[in-house]
Amino acid sequence: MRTTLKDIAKACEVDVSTASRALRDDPLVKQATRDKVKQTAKELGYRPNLAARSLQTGTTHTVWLIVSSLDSKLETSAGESASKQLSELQYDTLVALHHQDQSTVKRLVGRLSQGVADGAILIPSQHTPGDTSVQQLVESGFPLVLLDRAIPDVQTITVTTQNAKGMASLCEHCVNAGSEFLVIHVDDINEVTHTRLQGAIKWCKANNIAHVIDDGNVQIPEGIKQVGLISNAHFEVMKMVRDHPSWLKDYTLRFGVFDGWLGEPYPLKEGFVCKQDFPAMAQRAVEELIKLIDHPDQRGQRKMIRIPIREIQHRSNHFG
Amino acid sequence: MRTTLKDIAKACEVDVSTASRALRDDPLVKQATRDKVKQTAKELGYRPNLAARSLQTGTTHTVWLIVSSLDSKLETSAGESASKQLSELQYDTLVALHHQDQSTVKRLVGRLSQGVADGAILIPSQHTPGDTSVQQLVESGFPLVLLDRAIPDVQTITVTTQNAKGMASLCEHCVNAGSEFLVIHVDDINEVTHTRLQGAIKWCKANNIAHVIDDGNVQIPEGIKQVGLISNAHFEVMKMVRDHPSWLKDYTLRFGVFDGWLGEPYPLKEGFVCKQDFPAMAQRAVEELIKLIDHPDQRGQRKMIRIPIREIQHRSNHFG
DNA sequence: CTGAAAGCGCTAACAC
DNA sequence: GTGTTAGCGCTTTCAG
Repeated sequence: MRTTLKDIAKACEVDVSTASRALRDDPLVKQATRDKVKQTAKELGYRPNLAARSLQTGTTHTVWLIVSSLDSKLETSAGESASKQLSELQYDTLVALHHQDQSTVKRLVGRLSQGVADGAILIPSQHTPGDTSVQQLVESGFPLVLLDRAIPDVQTITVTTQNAKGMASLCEHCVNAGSEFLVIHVDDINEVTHTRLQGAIKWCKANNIAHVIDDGNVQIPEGIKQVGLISNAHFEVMKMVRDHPSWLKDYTLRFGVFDGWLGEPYPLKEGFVCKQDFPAMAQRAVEELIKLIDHPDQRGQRKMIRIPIREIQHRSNHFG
Repeated sequence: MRTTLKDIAKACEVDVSTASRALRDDPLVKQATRDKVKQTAKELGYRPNLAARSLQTGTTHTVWLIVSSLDSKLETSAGESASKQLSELQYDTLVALHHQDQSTVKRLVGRLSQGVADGAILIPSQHTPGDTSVQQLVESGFPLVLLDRAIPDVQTITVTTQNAKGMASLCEHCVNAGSEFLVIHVDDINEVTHTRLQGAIKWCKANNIAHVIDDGNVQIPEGIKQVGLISNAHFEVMKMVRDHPSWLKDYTLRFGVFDGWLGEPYPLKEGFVCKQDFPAMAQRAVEELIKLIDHPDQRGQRKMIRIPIREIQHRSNHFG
């Protein structure tokens, strides 16, 4: 058997309640008793049972971060930032994965309503949930903050990026660098990608820049020499290049993507990467979550918080 | 207040114990009662309190995966595989981060001894722990499996890769592809890197291949035209190339690295990547963990399990 | 300053 | 089939 408070109390010839107080440094307990209790606790290798404590206090000092997977930088970065920041605040941070599986989302969200955590940050599933588990959780008063995208009908705080502005910035940098024509390829699969696509289009129109939305059948006008490929991600740009091998010979190519470009710009000339400020997003999400945890009266309000882009990074070829 | 068993019992005019049985589909309870209880549980939005259950049963149906961060493929891959596999077995998987911080490792490992999980998988910190918290945990009989590297004096199962063989394979592929001379650069910082370094050296000696260990002062013999750069990772190879810019002109360069190469081989000619089988490692770790959980008598035995390399991947330049 | 006692919500003997 | 009872390990009034 693991040693319990009872064991310590017995060993010290005090009551369990005294032992309990002593271990939490209650000043009501005489210094001598406190020392003695702590001493024997150490000797017996005492570890308080968290289930029992949680049952009594109703809190866990634990926060869950629920994400779909660990392969996007947003997810891993959020995990690391939140974990670091919350540990300063004496919370344990636990990351749970739902694998884009709706029933798993439901199960994990359900756990939250079973007292496993004091609050949670959720990066919602790509596919709009058909169920209302998250909505119910929030309505029950559980402190939840959404990261990256909102969920319809869920009345809570969402922390996201200035997606439209970021995309516009990518277009602008390509044009300033010399691109005369932009090919915009953004799979419009969710709220975030939608905002980005619109951001790019609006900027082009506002600034009168020749452009085309990639529908798989792109024609680049005569006379164009420099083309910018605007997209969500590295792999989408590379797909465009593979689908149109002639572009590499015919044009000077630049890319504009979100978040990351792996390795050299090669075979493109150069490019720009819109770096979201993941740590700032996570930090803000944590701050808001803590507020919700500490102030039950502030729950139940829908709010969007847009964190500014961290930087537009220029990527050029180091080796010629 | 959240609805409890008591509320349901009252509503159904039965005892809490009956309600408890009914909800767990105990066949001893009359079908009619079972239905009624379940029905009102649903209506009242009943969610069993897991702390209370855990306090009673001593189990949590939860497994922790403790890792340093989320930026290596091993860590994220382990997280995803373990989470998927364990959810089939009705376990919740929670990932906790220790940020290479010794006190955080200690805190998290400490949590395990407080009943937060039924078992855990740990990827140990880079720096050898000066403390004995893990050792104590294992000695207390807690089911723990180590992933990637062992910890001295900890009597439990470790699942790792055939590191020596992988490194030898990289050397072999470079040589077969034409490299006449190998520069081996492996920072010898832990058990894993040590094994790899030795693996490379032994293979070169056994096969009589000219090579040098990079000590920052490498001389490549006269007459050599094709050089292989063997290292742990992409960034280390790129560092070598940056430190010796002349190599790009003087030699045909190949790389041999573990796990991943980002983007094109450029500016090198081509290279080889030793892909560890992270999913297989995680899967095996999970299997062993489940065994330990289910069979308390099998705990306390030190064992190394080496999972074969998944493949040696050839990376060549797509664009010329 | 410390002890006695109640109770958090649930499960599991043991009765009837 | 169902109720009674005890108890998991801890915190927290309330007495004294």
